[in-house]
Amino acid sequence: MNIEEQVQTLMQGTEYGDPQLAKAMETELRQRLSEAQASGRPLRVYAGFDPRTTDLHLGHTIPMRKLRQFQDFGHHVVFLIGSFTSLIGDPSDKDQLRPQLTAEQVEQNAQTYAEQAFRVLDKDKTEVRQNAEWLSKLDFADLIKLAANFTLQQFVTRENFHLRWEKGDPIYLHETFYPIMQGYDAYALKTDVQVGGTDQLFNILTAGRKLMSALGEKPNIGIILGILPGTDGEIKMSKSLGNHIPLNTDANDMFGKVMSVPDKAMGAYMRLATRWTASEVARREAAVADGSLHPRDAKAELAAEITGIFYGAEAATAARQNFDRVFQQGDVPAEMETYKAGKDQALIDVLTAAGLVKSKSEGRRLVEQNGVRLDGAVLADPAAPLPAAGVLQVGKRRFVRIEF
RNA sequence: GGGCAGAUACCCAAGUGGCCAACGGGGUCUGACUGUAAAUCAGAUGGCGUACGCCUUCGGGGGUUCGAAUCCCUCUCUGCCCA
Repeated sequence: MNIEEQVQTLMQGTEYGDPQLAKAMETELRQRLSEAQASGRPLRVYAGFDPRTTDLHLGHTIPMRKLRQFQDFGHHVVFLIGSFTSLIGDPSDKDQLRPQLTAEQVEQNAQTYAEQAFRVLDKDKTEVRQNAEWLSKLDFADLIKLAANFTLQQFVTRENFHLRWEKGDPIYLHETFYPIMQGYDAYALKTDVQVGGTDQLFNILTAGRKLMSALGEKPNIGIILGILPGTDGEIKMSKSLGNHIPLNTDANDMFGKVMSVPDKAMGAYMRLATRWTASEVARREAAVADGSLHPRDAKAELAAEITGIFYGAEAATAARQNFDRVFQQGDVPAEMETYKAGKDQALIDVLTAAGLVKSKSEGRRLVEQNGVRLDGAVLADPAAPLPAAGVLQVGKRRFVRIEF
């Protein structure tokens, strides 16, 4: 792929909050790509990951997706695990008691994290490193020297801190070390490009570049990615907000969850979470805009693409067929669990025992809301036993085949 | 070290002795409708019981009271101001 197309695709989904900065990064990237090509070397690209969570969702994979694009263009990717950070512990989420992890726990989390990451990244082409390797060797004097490159004002005016300052939320002193550590990572790895989310803008562009030049390296280019909205289409995807699409689910669920994303967020999903190049995304958006592609079909393609990344093309196709069958035609899924019910087991007990509802209260609620059906017929009495064997459906998407 | 303010359910955020399982918004769920688990509209959203109801919850612990998320003591954590 020629350099211009690479640039367009690699810059896809980026968000700098400032057109000049975006332009500057794009120009630098173009230059660096040309230089690299001329000298016959790949770019060194890295992104740092914090292995405190092991239950990843789609939002976590956005930087990985970008790294993968670099890999596909033949560049060298470093998957950096923030082991040092995890060992230190970060109390900035004060509600969560977040104990410092032991080296073993970090190791184990890193393992789980990487496993999930390699569903996006090309494992054979990925160099995995941990920043404890160099950060643990720095002493206090080193830190002071590094810190001397920054002023307090730079930190306080940073939006992220500024907002918290205004709100009266705590800003811990050691939080100011994170940008320094991250900048040092970039220096230690001698990278050409660093990938991260908008929350990393300061760390990457201010801290990283500054430290690199201060230490005599060429500053790296920052690829700052936009935020992937959650299934509500508005707010950043996050597990604690409940609007996330988990990775460890199944193909049908992932497909459906992508389908539940509002139309207006499709652009962000296409740009951030798919393998599509800039021109492929543009083609789809144009087709939806001029009416030649139905938004529902565009979204189904999107859902199939994303599901395909994690579960393979075959499973994605099956998930799409299942979706059409269940939601478009109102049919039941081709496959489902079976539950053996007792002859006079009350409906409410079947629901809980078969795992269709979390509690009896929830089950009653759903019955009241006409959300429980047996072979399409609404069941109204939670205390009554099931009249017959058949497919028990709760809401739109929970099914169990009932046998006696 | 001193003074003041604050800690509420998945998230944000009201409530300042009984009408509080706790307003509102977000998220999530259900129904109607549909182009899909889009959009829109309506409802639900701690647990147990068919139900009158009962139990657990408002940072932790202790107390006052017939009765507390609300008052008192104490502990932990946070912000602001002073030193």
